[in-house]
Amino acid sequence: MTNPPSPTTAPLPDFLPPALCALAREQSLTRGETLFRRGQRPTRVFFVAAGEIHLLRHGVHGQAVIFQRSAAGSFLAEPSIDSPGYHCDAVAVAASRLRVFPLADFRSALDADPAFARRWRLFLAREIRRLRGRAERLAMRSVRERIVHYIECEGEDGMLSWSGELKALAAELGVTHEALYRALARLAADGLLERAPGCLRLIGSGRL
Amino acid sequence: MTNPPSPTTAPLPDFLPPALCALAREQSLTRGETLFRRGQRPTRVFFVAAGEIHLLRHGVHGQAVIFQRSAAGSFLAEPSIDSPGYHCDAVAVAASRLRVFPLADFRSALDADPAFARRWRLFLAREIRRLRGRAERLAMRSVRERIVHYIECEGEDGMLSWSGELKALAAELGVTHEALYRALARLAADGLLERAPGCLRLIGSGRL
DNA sequence: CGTACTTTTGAATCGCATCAAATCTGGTGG
DNA sequence: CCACCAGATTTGATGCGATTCAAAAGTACG
Repeated sequence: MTNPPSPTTAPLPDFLPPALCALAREQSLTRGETLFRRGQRPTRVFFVAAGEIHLLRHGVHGQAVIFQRSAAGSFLAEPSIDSPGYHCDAVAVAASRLRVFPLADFRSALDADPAFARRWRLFLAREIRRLRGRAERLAMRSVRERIVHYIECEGEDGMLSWSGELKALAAELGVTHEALYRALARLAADGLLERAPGCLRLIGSGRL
Repeated sequence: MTNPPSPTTAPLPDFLPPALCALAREQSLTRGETLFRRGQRPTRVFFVAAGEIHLLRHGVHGQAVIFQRSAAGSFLAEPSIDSPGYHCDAVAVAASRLRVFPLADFRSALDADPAFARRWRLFLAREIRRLRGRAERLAMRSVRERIVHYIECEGEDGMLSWSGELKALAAELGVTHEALYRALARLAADGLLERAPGCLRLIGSGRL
């Protein structure tokens, strides 16, 4: 948070056709505002530039069942690009800014522009890869395992650049920050991890 | 395992163009066999018809770091469809049967056939949705929460048809089967869940 | 009936969440 | 420059819930 009032801002991916980008308009949401509701026919594609949107349903007891938390940088409801109806509600849990594309134009750009379609597929496929890794990691029992897995998967050759706060890393790993601190300290004490500002590196006795 | 030797078999999705399917050949892998290695240029697209393939890298200590476990019914390495090189190794952890498509033909079918491209995007997007829900669920602390979330997300209106074994459900939820049995028993005892063969239903006092 | 498996229950242990508090840090204003 | 505040970071103590190991009961199948 070095910027005065605005939260993290994410730019649009670079592979969107300029003609499509030109059709995008801006939309702002206040905290708590609803973007769309389950069952509505999708007519737009959203990109979260800032803030956070939750996709959720209401369970049988009325409680919120969160499907997905989309922070800045995500496209929202890609599934709906080719779907007849939203499968859940979308609510801003923080003041948010969106880029909004007309769905029909987004679809026809994908149909008409093979290069864009290819990049879009690549984009989706990368997301799948990241999510599969994340799910694999979250199924691990211990914090230590998750840390190692994260560095191996998301880092380069056992080295992870991590500019943000460790609390955010803890959230990504699905553990409390206290548990993360302790596990990092023990990994370092065991000589398996090197900690430097903005960087975590696994120590391999024998590099494979 | 009711079938004598063959494990679960999954059919190809129905939306693959017949011309493309005609180009597919079969491949069998024995347990432990390697399908491809990291860095190799992808030349084929794989569909796992039976068995299970693990995508993994070797960590700095030589241990296997599993990115993804792909059971029957998954396409393998979709990310690589538009990538210059595999990002990990693929190893069969059980005897497996694959349908193998030439990558170039798969790609050009996607480029040339907008209907197929649309279905493929939908396929990827559904996968993303499922995985996001799964990750959200795996980040939950208690088994009880995970069960409820799973039924709400994957079931219909608080009711989940589950034909397989509960052990498989436990694996999906990322907990031991003992923990799952106990949590189900307590949910039922608390009057929040109804158990029937092949079916789990949440009891909502007030249906919302 | 016997085997192999799932389902279920029991008891002991361990790791993480939780609550609490101390330290450190960067930024603000007097 | 220092006092002060808000936040991240770190350490401590405690309890709970899941894992683990173990074993019994139920079930499908030959």
